[in-house]
Amino acid sequence: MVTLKEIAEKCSVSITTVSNILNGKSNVSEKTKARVLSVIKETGYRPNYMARGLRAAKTNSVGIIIDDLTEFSSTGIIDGIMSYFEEHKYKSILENLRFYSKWGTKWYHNKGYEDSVQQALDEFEAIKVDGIIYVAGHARCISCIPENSSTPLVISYAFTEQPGISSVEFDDMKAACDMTTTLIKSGHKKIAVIAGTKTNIHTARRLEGFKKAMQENNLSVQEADIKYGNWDAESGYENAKTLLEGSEYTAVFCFNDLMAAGVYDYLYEKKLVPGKDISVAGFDNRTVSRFLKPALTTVEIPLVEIGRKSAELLLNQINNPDEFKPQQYFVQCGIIERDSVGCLK
Amino acid sequence: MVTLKEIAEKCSVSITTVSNILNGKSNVSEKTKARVLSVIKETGYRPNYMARGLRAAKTNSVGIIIDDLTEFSSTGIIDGIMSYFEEHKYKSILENLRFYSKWGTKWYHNKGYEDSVQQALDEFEAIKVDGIIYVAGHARCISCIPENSSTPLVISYAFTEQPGISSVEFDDMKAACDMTTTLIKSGHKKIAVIAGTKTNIHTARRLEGFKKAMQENNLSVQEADIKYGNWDAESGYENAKTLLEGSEYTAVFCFNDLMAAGVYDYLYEKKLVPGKDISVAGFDNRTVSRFLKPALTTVEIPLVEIGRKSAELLLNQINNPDEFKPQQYFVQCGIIERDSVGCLK
DNA sequence: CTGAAAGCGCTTACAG
DNA sequence: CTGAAAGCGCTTACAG
Repeated sequence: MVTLKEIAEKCSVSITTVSNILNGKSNVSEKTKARVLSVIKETGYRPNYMARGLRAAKTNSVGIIIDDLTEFSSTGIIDGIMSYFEEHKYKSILENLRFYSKWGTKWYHNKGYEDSVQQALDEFEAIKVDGIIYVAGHARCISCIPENSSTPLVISYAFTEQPGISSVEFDDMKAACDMTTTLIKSGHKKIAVIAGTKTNIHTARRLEGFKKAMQENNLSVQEADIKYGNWDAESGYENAKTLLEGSEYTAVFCFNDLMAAGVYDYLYEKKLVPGKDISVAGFDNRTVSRFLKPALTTVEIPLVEIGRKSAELLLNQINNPDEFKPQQYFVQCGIIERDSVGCLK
Repeated sequence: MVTLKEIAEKCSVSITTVSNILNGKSNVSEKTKARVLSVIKETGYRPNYMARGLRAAKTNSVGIIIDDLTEFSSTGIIDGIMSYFEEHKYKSILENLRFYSKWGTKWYHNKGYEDSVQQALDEFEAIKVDGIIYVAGHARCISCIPENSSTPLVISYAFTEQPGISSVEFDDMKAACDMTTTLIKSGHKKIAVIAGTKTNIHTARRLEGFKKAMQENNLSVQEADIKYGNWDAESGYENAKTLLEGSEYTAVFCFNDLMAAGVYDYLYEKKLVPGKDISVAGFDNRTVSRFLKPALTTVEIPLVEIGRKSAELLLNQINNPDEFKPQQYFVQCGIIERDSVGCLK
C-alpha cells in the first residue's frame, strides 16, 4: 500500500504539502501541485480513511447500522442510502447487527440488544464518521440512542421520542386508507382484514387507515371483521379459513403480501378464484405479489426513496448544524392495481 | 468515547499495561489485572478497532467485498459469513460495490470495475484486516485480485484461475443433473430447457448437467430443445411460447424460478395447468417458487452454507498459513420436490 | 511484573 | 508557499 510519506519522498516535498493538496487547500503553488498530483495518479495512491478518521474533524464518511440485513426491506433502503452518499462523495460503512438471525422476532426484549447498538455506535464514533443512520427492521419507537452523542443520527424505518433526532418512515395510515378506498370504489362494502401481529405499530397504523376510509364512506366495521396474523403465509391461510367460511365478505385486505398468498392458498383449495369470487389486497409489493394468479393488487413501499431521504436529512444536518430542526418525515406509498380486486358495480 | 489513556489514568498504571491486559498477555499480576478489568467494565470501554488496525499485526477482523447487495443471493451468503465469524470472535466489515445498481448487468466489462475492486482491497489493507472474502453476484472467473497481496483472500460464489486463492461455489452441474434425473424418473422423455444467458457460466454448467442426465438415460437432446432466456419472467414467457406451442414436450426445465414463473404465466393464459398438462421445474428456490400454483419443484441453493464455508476456509488459511493449500470447493444443492412435476407412469 | 518510547498513516495549528 | 512537530488511539519491541 502506498502512503503519504512515500509520495512525499518521491516528490521531494513534505507530507504536509501532499496532505494539503489532497484536501484541496488553496495555499499550494500550481507547479508543485501538478507534480504531486501526477505522482499520486501514477502510483495509484489512495488515502487511508481510518487513519484520517483518527485525526481529522471531518471524514466524509457515514456509518449505517442495520437491525438485520436479511429483512425484506433492508437492501432497498441501504441501496438508497448508499446511492445518495456516493453521489455526494461520501463513503458509507455498514454494520449489520443480525438481530433477527440471532434472536428471532423478540430480540428487542433481549438484554444484548442495547449493548450491541451501543457498541456499533462506539465504533463509528471511534473512526469519527460525520453521521450515522440507524436502519430498523420494522416500525417501532427506538429509545436507546445516547443523548450526549455529538454525531448527527437519523433513524430510518422507525422513529423515536428522544429529542433532536430525525426519522423517516413510510405512511402506513395513508396507504391503508388509500387501499381501502380503492376497494370501496370497486363496490365492496363488506371488507375483512387480516392484520399483522396485534401489538405491532404497522398493524395499528394500517388499522387506523382502514377504519378511516370505512368511516368516510359510512361503512361500519365490527371487531369480528378483523383477524390478527403474524405476517407469514400460514397465518394468512388460517385466518382466511375462520374469516371467510360461509361469510358475506366480498373482499379481504391483508396487511402483507405473504398473508395474502396464504389467502390464495385457501381459496385455491376451495376452488375459489381471487378477484372473482372474492377480492384480495396485499401490502409490501414483494416479488411474489406479481406472480400470484391472478396478480395481487398491493401497496408499494418506496424503500429506495426512504433510504435516499434518510441520507438527505442526515447530510443536511451535517452541513447546516445551525439550521437543523429534527423532523419526523413520512414518504408516501403507491397503490399497485393488478387483478385481484374485482369490480362489483 | 473512553480511551485506553483514560482508563490507565483511572487505575494509575501505564497504557501499556492496560493494552497488555486487553490483549490477554500473561505477564501481568492478578491484582492489577483485576483492578483494571473492573474499571474497564464500569466505564464501558471498547477498543477502537481502527486505531488498533493501524498498528497491530493481527486485528481479528475480516473484510467482505460484495458485487451488489441487492442480488438475491447476497444476503444469505453474507449472513452465513457473518454468523461464522461472530462465533469465532471475528469482526466483519462490509463493502458494497453496487455494480448492478450502477452499471446494470454488463458492469464487468466496465472500465471502473477493476478500479473499484482495487480501492476496496486497499481500504481493507489499510485497516489491516486479517483476511478478505470477495462475494460475487454470479459465477465467473475473477482475475483482478493483485498477486502480490499478503492478505489471505477467498472468493465466494465465483472462482479464479489465479494461483493461491480458494473459492467456494455451489455445484450447478450436479444440481441440474439431479433435477433432470428427477424429471426422467417421473417418466418424462421429451424435455425442453429454458436456459439462462448464453455466455453465462451457470448456464454452461447446468446445460452440462442436463445433457449428462439425458445421456445416462439414453435420451437424445437436440439443439432445438434448448432456448436461451435472460433470467427474467418475460423471457420465460416468450421462450415458452416458441418452445411449447404445439410441441411434444412433456416437461420444461427452467434455469431459474423467475423464468419458470414466466412459463406459468404462459400456461395460465393457455388454460394449461403446470404439473398436469405440462411439468415445469425451476432453479434457485426463491420465495416465489413456493407460492406459484401449483408450487414449483426447484433446486435449492444453500447460500448460508456457501457463506459459512467461505468463512471457514478463510479462517483456516489465516490460522494455518503453512498448511494452506488453495482449493476450489463446491457445496451441493438439494432438490425441493413440490407439485409442478407430474408422474407419467 | 511494569512502563517510556517509537510508530501505524494521517491532519492541523503554527512558524518561517 | 512550505514544512517541522504534535497528536488521534492503539501495539510492540525493549529496558528496567
